[in-house]
Amino acid sequence: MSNETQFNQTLQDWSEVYMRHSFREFKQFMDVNGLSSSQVITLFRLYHRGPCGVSEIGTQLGVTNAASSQLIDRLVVSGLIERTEDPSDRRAKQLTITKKGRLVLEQGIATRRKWMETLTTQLTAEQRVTVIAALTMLTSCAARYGEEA
Amino acid sequence: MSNETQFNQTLQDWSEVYMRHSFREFKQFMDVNGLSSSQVITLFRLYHRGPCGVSEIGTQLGVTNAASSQLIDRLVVSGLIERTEDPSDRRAKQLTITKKGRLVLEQGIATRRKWMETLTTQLTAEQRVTVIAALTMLTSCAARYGEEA
DNA sequence: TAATATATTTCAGTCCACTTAACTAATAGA
DNA sequence: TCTATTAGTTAAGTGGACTGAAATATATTA
Repeated sequence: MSNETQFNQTLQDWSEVYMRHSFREFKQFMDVNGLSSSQVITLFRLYHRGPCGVSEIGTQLGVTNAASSQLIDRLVVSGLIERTEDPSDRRAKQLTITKKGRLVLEQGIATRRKWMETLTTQLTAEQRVTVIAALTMLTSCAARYGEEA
Repeated sequence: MSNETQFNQTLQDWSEVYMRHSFREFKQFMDVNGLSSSQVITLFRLYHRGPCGVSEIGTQLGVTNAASSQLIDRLVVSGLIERTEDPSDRRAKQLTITKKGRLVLEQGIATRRKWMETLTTQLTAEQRVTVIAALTMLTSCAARYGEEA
């Protein structure tokens, strides 16, 4: 098997494992917190890239502004984001994630990390070094490539 | 920074990157295929662990059998699973993923793999070896630990 | 065999995410 | 200034995913 083929096969295998687990975990995360997938994506958007307006959320989700407005309203009501008037354009709103919203997301991330920790309890110190090296590379690849979308 | 701390921090960073990306990707997968998260989990269950009955799906999803039955009916109507009488107990149904259902899932997995391939286009051959080693370890950890849930 | 338990379905009703269409308010341009 | 555009909300209606309760059919057991 060529290196290239082996590389792709490895990604394939890991992708299947990860998909299978992630979907279950994500559904549970949404159920526990009473959030839809659109709401989670919105929270991540605000968490990672800072405040924006209602239409921008709609565009990212691929839904109408009406849908976006309603979805956001539910997040505001549940205290996960804040909706204020944009001082530079009073037609627009500024959406900001609240402390509570951050906490919810960070708990989700922590759950995932715990899964990986559980996964790796059997590794030797040496194997952990390999995992650290690989995931560090992948994380910085993502920082360079994965952010435009 | 101790090795243990560094290991956890690495998992934390990767988890955040992966969560952020995955939620977007999963929503798109569901939208494109017109599937709910419950339906995707059901398909994965049948794909990976073979046929089972309606109640077992409901239990896994944490919903009532009524909900499970309805959800399954939509999957049957869309041709992704098959519902036949269990010959050993005629009260029960046997749910099996169809060829079409397999294809849908495999396309989802392929999309994820492509994302990782894109991510890693900048790696050197040597770095790829490290990534292969790490992901292979993680995949087999998951095979041992991650399946009970 | 009669009573009970199990597997699934059907029904009525709720909630949420989405749509289109109509609306308000503010900005930008001739 | 008058008009068109832009940002967002509101209203009415659709469909999916859920619930509890009732119904059906089969299996188990006393």
